[in-house]
Amino acid sequence: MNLKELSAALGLSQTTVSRALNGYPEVSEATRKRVREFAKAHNYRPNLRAKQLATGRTMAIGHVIPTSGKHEIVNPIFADFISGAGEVYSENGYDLLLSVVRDDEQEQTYRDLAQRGAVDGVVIHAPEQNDPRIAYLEDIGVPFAVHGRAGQQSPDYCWVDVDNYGAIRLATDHLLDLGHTRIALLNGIETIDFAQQRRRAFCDALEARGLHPDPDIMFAGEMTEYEGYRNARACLDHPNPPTAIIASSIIMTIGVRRLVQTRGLSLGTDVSLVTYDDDLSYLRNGIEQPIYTAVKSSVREAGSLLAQNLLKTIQDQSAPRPNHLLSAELIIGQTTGPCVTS
Amino acid sequence: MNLKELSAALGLSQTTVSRALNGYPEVSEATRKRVREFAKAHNYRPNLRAKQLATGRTMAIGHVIPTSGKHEIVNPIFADFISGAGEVYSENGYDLLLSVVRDDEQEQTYRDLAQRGAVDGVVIHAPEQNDPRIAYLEDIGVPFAVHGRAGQQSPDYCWVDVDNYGAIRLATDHLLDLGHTRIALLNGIETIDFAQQRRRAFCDALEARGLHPDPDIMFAGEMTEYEGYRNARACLDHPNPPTAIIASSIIMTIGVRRLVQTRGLSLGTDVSLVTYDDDLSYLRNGIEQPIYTAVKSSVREAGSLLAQNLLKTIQDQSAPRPNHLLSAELIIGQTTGPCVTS
DNA sequence: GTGAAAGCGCTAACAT
DNA sequence: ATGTTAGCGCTTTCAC
Repeated sequence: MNLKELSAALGLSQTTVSRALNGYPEVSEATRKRVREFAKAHNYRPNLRAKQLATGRTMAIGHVIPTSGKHEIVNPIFADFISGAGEVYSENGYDLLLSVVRDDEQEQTYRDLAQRGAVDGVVIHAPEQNDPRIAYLEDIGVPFAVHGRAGQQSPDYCWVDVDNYGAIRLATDHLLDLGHTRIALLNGIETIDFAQQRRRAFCDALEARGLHPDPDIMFAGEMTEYEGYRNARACLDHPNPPTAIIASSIIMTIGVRRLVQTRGLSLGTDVSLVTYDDDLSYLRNGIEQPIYTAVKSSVREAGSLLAQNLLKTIQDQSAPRPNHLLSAELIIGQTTGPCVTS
Repeated sequence: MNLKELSAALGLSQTTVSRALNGYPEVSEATRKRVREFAKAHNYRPNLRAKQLATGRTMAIGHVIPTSGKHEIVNPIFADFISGAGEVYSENGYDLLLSVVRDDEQEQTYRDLAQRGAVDGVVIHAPEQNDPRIAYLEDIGVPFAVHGRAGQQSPDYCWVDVDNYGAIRLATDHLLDLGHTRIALLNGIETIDFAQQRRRAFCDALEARGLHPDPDIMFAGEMTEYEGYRNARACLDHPNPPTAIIASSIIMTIGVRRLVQTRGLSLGTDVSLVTYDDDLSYLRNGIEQPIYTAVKSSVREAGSLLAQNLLKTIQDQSAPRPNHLLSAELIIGQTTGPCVTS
């Protein structure tokens, strides 16, 4: 059933029916009611494509995910971000267009999405310093929001980020306070902004106490369980092994834990890990949750915030770009667990 | 730049330009070349929406994900499935429309996607027995593919599934062969088809040896680390604890491992777990990979297969519906790790 | 308050 | 081999 048939059946013009359905004021309440009921009874759904062509708005947001395995998709937590954002889109009548492309096609995909009129806005994940995608999108005037920040402290585009520096600084200071002087860092890929911030926080904390970071026990890699496992192994096999480890991702801590178990060692005795523990329930939003669940829901919330910000930007292009800096407390949950040394 | 402007600039009609660009035979090679080059130089991209309206095809596939936390999205592995499917879509010029909706809106969302002409086909995840979505889509004639099977052995729609029965049967028999007589099952939500198959395999294996499944140590829940942890705890706290555990998901095994570690127990001595081990690399497609990686890539492959099947179905609606049953060996990797008891 | 007509950017019959 | 014309299903002036 399309508009034409619907209006014919009602004995009205397409215009009137369209107006009635879309809440325009110049329709009498009587006809509006009649039209609405008839449409509902016949399960009429306007064709999105036609609507989009006519209005120029697509009511869709694009997310681009590289397949390389070098970024988010390998991080299980990423699904929660998408889930949070997706829910906001749905609630607002927007669609989520997910493009999974090869790394080297990424920029081209953003170009295409914009130029082919497929989306009203896009989300940029894991920005690098001076990310070309940002410059490009700003240039062609496509609304966008960034999950993370690209170098600057307070960019003037729309972003949501966690306080990466604060979180790792907190974690490192915590271990130093406990008397550790040899600490390993298992970081994410350091071309990406957040990992740079984390590395900086780690080094600053050490240097503030006159210690020197040792590159031998600093690792940068994908945020997978296996990387956690592999790098923890490298740490412990080092002739001068660390007494504590900071894993920059809750996923990595799983790998670290596993290695420790495999070796027959015990956390807190043989080696400390800033980590999470399900037996320590974590208070968040007034609800006690196991920490992994808390992490998942906080990431979900970040996705939700970003989506809201982006939609706001789209709806009022002249308004200031909204952004959110999520607290260190959150990322401690998110990446390394609360500052508990087990 | 749109078709109109492009053709005006070239001094040709829109038709000719359109034909040249879309590879229709009745255009002279000379004009085709000229048009193509000009279009490329001016970075022309046809407007997708307009194209879709004109052709009736949307070149998009819909995936619907419930937010409830009761299904896939909570399963980190799910991201890999989407990634695999998404890549196939991209390669074939299709878009992936991801709808994240509340559980109770799920069916309505499928209706909408179809009726509003938003997609050419949809994917159904985690089907239940006699899933109403399948009946509905068959009814209105929207091409679809199912990730899993809904009850039947060989449905006549397009599906990709793993041999759930075979895998758990294998795992259970393996433990029985080792002499275990009291085995726990940590299963997925049993309204979903795959979990039913797995439960059945587990029970059959026990009964084939004259043993009776004990509901006290059989759990069904979300496939999360936390559920694995919680249920393993319940197992070990049982007055008559099992000597072995089968976890129906690689994610759950992480939780089980953690509990065992927290309790100061040791796998293989105090309790056996059919599980995976990174130190045991897993040979797949001729490549040695850590098992978690292997699992991720096999799920990715499943997504890819499903997408290919769906596109095939869309392109030739009269052809027989392609399907794939992935071997138990695969799911053993996928859900419980190879049959290693550590 | 309602309707006729134009148009969004493209494709596809039907000419020529 | 190229052009003319008529849609695809909707919104949006502009008239009445």
